[in-house]
Amino acid sequence: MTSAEPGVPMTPSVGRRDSRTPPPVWLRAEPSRARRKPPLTPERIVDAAVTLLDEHGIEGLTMRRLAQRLDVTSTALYWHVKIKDDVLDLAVDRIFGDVPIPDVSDNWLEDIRALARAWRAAMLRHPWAPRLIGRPMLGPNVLARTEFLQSALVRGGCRGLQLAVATRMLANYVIGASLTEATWRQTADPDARAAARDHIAASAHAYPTLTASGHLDDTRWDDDLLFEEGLNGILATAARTGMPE
Amino acid sequence: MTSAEPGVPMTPSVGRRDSRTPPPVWLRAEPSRARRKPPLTPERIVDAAVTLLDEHGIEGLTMRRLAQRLDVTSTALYWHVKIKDDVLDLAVDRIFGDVPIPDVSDNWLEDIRALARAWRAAMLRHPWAPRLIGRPMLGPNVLARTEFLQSALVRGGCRGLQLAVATRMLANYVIGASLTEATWRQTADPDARAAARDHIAASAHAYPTLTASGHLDDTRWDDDLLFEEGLNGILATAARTGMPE
DNA sequence: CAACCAGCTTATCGCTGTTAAGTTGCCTGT
DNA sequence: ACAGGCAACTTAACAGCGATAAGCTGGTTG
Repeated sequence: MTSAEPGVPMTPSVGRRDSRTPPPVWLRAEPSRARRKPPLTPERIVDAAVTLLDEHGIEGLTMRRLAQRLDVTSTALYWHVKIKDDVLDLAVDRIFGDVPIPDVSDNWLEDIRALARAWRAAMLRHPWAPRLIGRPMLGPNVLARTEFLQSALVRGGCRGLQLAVATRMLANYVIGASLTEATWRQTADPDARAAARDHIAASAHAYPTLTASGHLDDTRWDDDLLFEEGLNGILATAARTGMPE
Repeated sequence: MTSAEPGVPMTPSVGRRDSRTPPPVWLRAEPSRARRKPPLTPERIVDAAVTLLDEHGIEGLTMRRLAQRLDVTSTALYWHVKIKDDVLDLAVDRIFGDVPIPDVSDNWLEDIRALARAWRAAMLRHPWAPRLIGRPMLGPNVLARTEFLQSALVRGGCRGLQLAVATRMLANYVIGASLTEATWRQTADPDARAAARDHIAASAHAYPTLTASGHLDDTRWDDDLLFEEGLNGILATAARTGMPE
């Protein structure tokens, strides 16, 4: 291992450094082998994309900025990715990878609840994600979560039509809730929120019920509580149609 | 009416047409008053935007194309609209204007069902719409529908927390369902659908339940049926928490 | 030592949203 | 009847976008 191998010249041009000889390693601009910048991979691209999305939102992600952050020209990205949408699709699936798949317990209802909670939490941690759902979601992480969800329903006794209904109901509810909440949160500016409330209050005669119920008043009910209650309702339905024998 | 009015010069430069006099009306390129192109209004802009969105999808809508269709330069639009997002917001609210508000019957459950159906139908008629919901929806049409929805729930006996929960549950379900279905429909290419199914079938070992239930098999269950059943489930919850007592 | 080619860069394209400044023609005050 | 003003447009221009084509480069292989 340590001794000289054939083909590897132990050549001593010792002391002799003419113009043809490269400068000593230490002075070389790019060390020939060590300390080179890490190679570009789809994984690294998606990582950078996610942080960029977190920082600057959906329209803050451009191929050029993404490349800059990876210390590369934008066109280099196109070697690893076909079009920009690929990056977005991968980013969404990456987010779903953060949704932990709960351990299978003997309480299928609780399993589903845990998944739904984690699902929503992941979306709200990355508020740009719900808006990107309007694209085919066939990534491995997404599918794995759906698989768990449906298998839990099967454990609960759901079959055939009822299984399909319950699956969609749950997915649609979680997606809808995340989308609505993320939207509302991204209207971060309190002034804008106040303006929205005033907008309704001003037309109170047109929206009497909304006004009375404080529909846009975020101090009134906790989002987490509302989500949890709604989830309970949906699961109750699933349990009613699934369990009874 | 027919006789000369003050201020309207009956001026006879009869026969005398020098270079200062404009050519006869009939020959004038743009008839001075009649048959002028209709003035640009936000309404006309939104109309054109919606048809453009219907025809070419969300990224088919550009300010230039929109302007071209209205026989105007793109910059003219900016007189009536601040930024492009305004057009999108208005377009979404316009769609909601197509959702008929049902007559108030003595059956609040049926009222809600009717609204939810029409709501989903409108979204699916304009498959780009669900994707744009990730923006504050405060348009008059949107609010009017929400008002009707909530008032129906109040008629059904929902109050306080349960009212808030039921409102969100319904809205989230409809939004989620429309989004999912529109997404799947926009993957119009049957080859792409087949590819998606094969993609799952290929990893059948990883997704046993999904494979068995035919989760992506659109021929298995009717979308309308699934929506209706899910809606029933949610309404059952609302009725259970609202009515009793 | 030559050939190869994965992985990058340089150059460039057509298109985008948006701003600023110039033009037109109707409406109004006098 | 005329001046002025201002609403509603056009022309010109900009920076930035996604994407393609072609050129370079250095490690690997025959």
